[in-house]
Amino acid sequence: MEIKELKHTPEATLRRLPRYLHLLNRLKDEGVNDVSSTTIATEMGLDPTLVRKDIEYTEIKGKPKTGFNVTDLIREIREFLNWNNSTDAFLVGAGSLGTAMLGYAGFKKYGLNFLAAFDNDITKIGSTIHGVQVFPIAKLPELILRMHINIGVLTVPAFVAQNVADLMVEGGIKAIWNFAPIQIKVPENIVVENAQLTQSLAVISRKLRETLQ
Amino acid sequence: MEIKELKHTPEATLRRLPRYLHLLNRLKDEGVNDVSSTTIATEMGLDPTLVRKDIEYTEIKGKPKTGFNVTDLIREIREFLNWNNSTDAFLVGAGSLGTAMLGYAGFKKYGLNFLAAFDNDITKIGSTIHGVQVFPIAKLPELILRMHINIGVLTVPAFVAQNVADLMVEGGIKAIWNFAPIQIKVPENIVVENAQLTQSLAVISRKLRETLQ
DNA sequence: TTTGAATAGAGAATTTTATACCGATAAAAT
DNA sequence: ATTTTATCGGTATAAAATTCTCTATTCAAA
Repeated sequence: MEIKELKHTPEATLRRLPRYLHLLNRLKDEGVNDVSSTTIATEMGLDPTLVRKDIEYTEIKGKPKTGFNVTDLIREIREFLNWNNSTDAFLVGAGSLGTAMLGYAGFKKYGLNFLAAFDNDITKIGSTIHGVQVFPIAKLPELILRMHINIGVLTVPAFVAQNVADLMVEGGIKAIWNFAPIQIKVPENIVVENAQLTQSLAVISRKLRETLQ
Repeated sequence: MEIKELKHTPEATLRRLPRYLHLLNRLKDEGVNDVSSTTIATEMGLDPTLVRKDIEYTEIKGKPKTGFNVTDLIREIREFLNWNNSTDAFLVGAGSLGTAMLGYAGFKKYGLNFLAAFDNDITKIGSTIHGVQVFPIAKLPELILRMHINIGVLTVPAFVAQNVADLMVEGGIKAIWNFAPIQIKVPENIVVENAQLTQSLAVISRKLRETLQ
């Protein structure tokens, strides 16, 4: 008996897929029906084979001479990333970044739906930010459990991040999107994606330095 | 005659360095003097050799048995990323994300200083957001040139991103930190760092899917 | 119908990145 | 003073990611 394994996808590939999507959506708007890996590669400054290998993960088939159907490709990449299904998430830390994220309607397009927010600021608890109600952090574990929430978004200051992460784990969270500038410790079966802006800033800072010297 | 080359640094290393910094700053606050690559690796769930190789890029030297001096290591990593020097930047697009970034005082710690903001919204032009004055986008090239700005931060909607990028290039920008969900085209000597949240979301979305199935 | 051009897809080769190993060395323990 | 231990830093190996090469296929043009 054979179990079909989900082949592990390199993180670099995962980071490129949304960028392909941006391009594909633009092409679709422009009325383009088919696109080749060569075209995508040229647009994005990548190698055509690399683009093809990335697309291969989605298991969509292309056709020689014409390439890939734009609409199909968009659908398959979104399917691959599970962006066709809505995933409920809790956001903890309704500060400026947290508020900005709650206000970003675009997340709906990527299947992310903020069901509730959490904070310990009494002036915020009970209020509604961009249509999302704010609860006290103490309620976090119970509500994660009750509502079967898989993704927790961590937009709190560093010094409370570990505490909140622990509460998320207690409630049975499956993945934490961590914006706090600290390495949180969680059981190894839990997915942690670190999304500190400093990572990206480091890349541009260093590359700039390398080019200027 | 030998020219000392700036060895190219892998992007994965660059993304890890700020995470080391977060940990190191915490350790310094706790009064820790020295730290080994083993300790860092354990804290962050990485391989000790990988940590040592990453640190090697900064050219700091460690000592057997004790490891690295925390203060020195912080300084050298910051130096490597050019975060000890202040770099002036322009931000274009004073929407919610742009405003949030202007308000994030933390960037000063990373050497990033917003000297001016740009937008075409007449209600914003002339106003001051978090202490940064807003100018019309038409002034962008002239001011980049005049003030020798190296970094442009692009927080505009996708449909104007290419136009603004062109203006930045016209002014002689060296690097663009692109938050717009579109692939911008610039001459190849210009550094572009794409910082779309969707990239990070793709990573967590897919990893979650891989673990749940 | 035939020919030519473009491209997917498979696999090989290469390059890059990460890990394993080991001798030298510094600090701590004996 | 000697031994033990932890760790660096260099080298070797392994794994992963990217690029190259080639063949078969599709479409379009002659």
